[in-house]
Amino acid sequence: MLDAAERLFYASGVQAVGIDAVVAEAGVATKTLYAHFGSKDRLVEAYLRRRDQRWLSWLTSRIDHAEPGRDRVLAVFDALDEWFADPGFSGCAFVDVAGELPDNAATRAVARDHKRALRTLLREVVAGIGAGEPDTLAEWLMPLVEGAVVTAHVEGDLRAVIRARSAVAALLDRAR
Amino acid sequence: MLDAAERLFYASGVQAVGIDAVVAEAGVATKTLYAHFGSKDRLVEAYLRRRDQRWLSWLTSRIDHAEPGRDRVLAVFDALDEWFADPGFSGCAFVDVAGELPDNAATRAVARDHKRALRTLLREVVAGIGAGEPDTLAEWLMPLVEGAVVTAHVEGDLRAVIRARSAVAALLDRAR
DNA sequence: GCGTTGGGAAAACGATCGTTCTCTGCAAGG
DNA sequence: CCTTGCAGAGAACGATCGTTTTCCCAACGC
Repeated sequence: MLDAAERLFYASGVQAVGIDAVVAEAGVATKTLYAHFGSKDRLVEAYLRRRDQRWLSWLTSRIDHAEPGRDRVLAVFDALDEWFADPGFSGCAFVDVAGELPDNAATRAVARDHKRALRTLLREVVAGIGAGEPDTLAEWLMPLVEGAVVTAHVEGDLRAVIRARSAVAALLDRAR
Repeated sequence: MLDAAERLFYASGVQAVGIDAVVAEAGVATKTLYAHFGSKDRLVEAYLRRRDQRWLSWLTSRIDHAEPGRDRVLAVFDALDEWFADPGFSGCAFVDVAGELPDNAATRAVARDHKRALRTLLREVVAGIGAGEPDTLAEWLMPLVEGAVVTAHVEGDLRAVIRARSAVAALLDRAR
């Protein structure tokens, strides 16, 4: 059910997808879905929480496969590059729901937690290269990552990540 | 009518706001709204087009009030800082609708045009300071601007813009 | 073997949505 | 003064939504 919800919600937006569509995609009965999640809001929340975990662990594994040092920072953008090339790419799911449901406290909280976790991850990556002030570099990295995602999504510009990557390289050179 | 539509759509999302709410907020009759715009989709499009113009001219005026040179680049982030402090701030309207209506070609086109216009504006600003390669600097600036907006919106972190600004200053120093 | 449970298919419900229609009043032009 | 037309208020309509309910069948414990 969460697989079906993620496919549909991420591709078309939460409000544009009805419960019936999720039920049909998952191949379960409406009653079963409500027995497990209680309401659409909580299904959305569960979808976001699982995506939070999956996306961050995916990014972490990409970083870990890179050589230690500054390559690990650049690996973040190589991972984004792969992500953008996916035909199913539709921006950051958490930014999407934050824009779609500005008044939903639960989903906004999940989005906020996700971004904080990403920030923490970036801080750890930067701390591992021993260049400049890790906190400062991480704070520079964060908007570059977010900006690359937004630009790739809204403009459909797949090369946005390359430019953000070059900015990071420039900042790393300066901090060395 | 466009004022009412902008207030409601931007604050609560396009899909969460019904036509009735727009009509009530604008103080006009349903018939009048449909006589002018034909459908909700076209009202949304008109709202976005007007916001595109207004937002860009607002940013332009903020830039023009700064001293020529690198202050004009940093003025972009000072303007963002003011924007984020507005209690009605709810992220970039175009990013919001791109996430909310991924399948709506018309609104996606308006969002794409808006981002291209912003990119062009940033290129002009950077070209005016005569440091480094203007195109490269502008391409670095774009994700930093987008990222600051997204971070301020999703995390509610109003200091995000300060950090993005410091990254820009670092990049400007390097390009000097 | 029989009763209980749980899930599938689908109808039903009330609410809300986008859109259209009806009725009314009013203001301008001949 | 009378007519024409536009705009307001709100009912009405068909569609869709989230949610609940009904009915049926298969699998399990006693």
